[in-house]
Amino acid sequence: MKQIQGVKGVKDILPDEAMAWQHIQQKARNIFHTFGYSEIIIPVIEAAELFLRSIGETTDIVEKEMYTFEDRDRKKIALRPEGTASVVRSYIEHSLNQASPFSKLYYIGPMFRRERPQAGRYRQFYQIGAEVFGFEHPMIDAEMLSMLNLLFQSLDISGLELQINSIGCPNCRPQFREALRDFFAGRLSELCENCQRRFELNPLRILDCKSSHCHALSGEAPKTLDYLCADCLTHFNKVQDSLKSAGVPYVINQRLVRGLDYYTHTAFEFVSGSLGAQNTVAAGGRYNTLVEELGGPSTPAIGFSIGMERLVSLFDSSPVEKQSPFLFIVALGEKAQEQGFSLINKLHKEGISAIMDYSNGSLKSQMRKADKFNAAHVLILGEDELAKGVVTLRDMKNKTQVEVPLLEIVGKFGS
RNA sequence: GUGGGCGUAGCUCAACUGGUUAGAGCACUGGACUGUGGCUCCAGUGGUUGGGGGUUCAAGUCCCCUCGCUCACCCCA
Repeated sequence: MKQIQGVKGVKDILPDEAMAWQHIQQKARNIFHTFGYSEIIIPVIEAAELFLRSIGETTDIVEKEMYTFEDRDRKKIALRPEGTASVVRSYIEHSLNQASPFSKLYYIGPMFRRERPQAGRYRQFYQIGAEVFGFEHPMIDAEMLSMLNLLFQSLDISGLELQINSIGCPNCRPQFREALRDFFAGRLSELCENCQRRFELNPLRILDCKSSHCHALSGEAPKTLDYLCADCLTHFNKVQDSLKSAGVPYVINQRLVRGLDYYTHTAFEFVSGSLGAQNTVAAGGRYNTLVEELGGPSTPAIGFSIGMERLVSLFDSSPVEKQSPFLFIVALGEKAQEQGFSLINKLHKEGISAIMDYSNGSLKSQMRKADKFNAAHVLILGEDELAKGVVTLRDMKNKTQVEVPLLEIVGKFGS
């Protein structure tokens, strides 16, 4: 029979790795909560149009990477390629701006993009993201970066560099774009093929081209920070002051531009030196115009998202404790199995972690399994025990064992 | 979408220029130890060599096709 395999670019997170995921997500939730964020659970499917309007119709994500299908009522549905658009949609749809003066929200879940898989890139990938609505002040930018910094620290992840930049606002970005165009117009032939295309579509992206020649060339190009309007410059400087005050190390990367259309002002990335080509672990920025563009009230906002798989691959999971059962019930013979079964039911009702070997194998083989599962204690129920109305309780670590009356077992561990 | 690398047991890998029945370690199961785990020793289970076709007396090995994995480009978390 033909084997059915998982879909390309989609992977199973097996129990060992899932424990690391749980650990990371728990840490993230705790830190988000201390910063006053609440979880929002958003759907995996959305009207496709939401992403056309937020991410931008000409971005690769929308043009060729989005999973879309037509529903039975002929509406175009998309599997979400990112989380921000959904959170913004929800924020508007439920008038969260009315319910609360500001909102701090986070989400954890899978995203979908039909790209060619490679290291750190999957077709179904998980993001941990957060958004803040209703604050324009640069201190919230810094606070958010500080939160991420703390999260990475608490996970003992080192070697990350925080890069920041300001990509301006609708007032000043057009001038910068023009200046870039002017600069590259005379050197079009020197640019790589891709950048010649970028020149037309989005000249900002020439700045982060990996080709060494384009890279060198754009070193001479106009700098985004030189073209910021007064407001943008003040904002950017204040973000830096606040980062210093919070003790968050950073570098300015004037080549940092974001791929999604909706960003304004602050843009940032946490970059790792040890991840391969896809080295951005977390990225985000401010998007002060998006809420309004999607039909909501004019609301400043900022957000980020973390690539879960990339974060996991930097995470050393060896200190994470494996889950092992407290009790392992070994039953020898059918009668003992029945006793054991009723015992384990009582234990479970008391919330005591216990597993039972239903194999009816030899004591030796059941003991081996108890060891394999790393159980703290083993309860042995055999003929001798049955006759005496006791169970043998063995401490696996100390290799000591005592007989305990059957009726006292639950009480012994129950408290 | 484009390009490179790689597919042998559950995992990591062997198999000289094509040459007997494709091996080893780990893991798994059992035994030595008839009711006591880890260590040791012994034995056993496990393979359509990713799949299909071709060349040859003979293919894991050579050729073609195909599928899958992987890395990179594009793009992005």
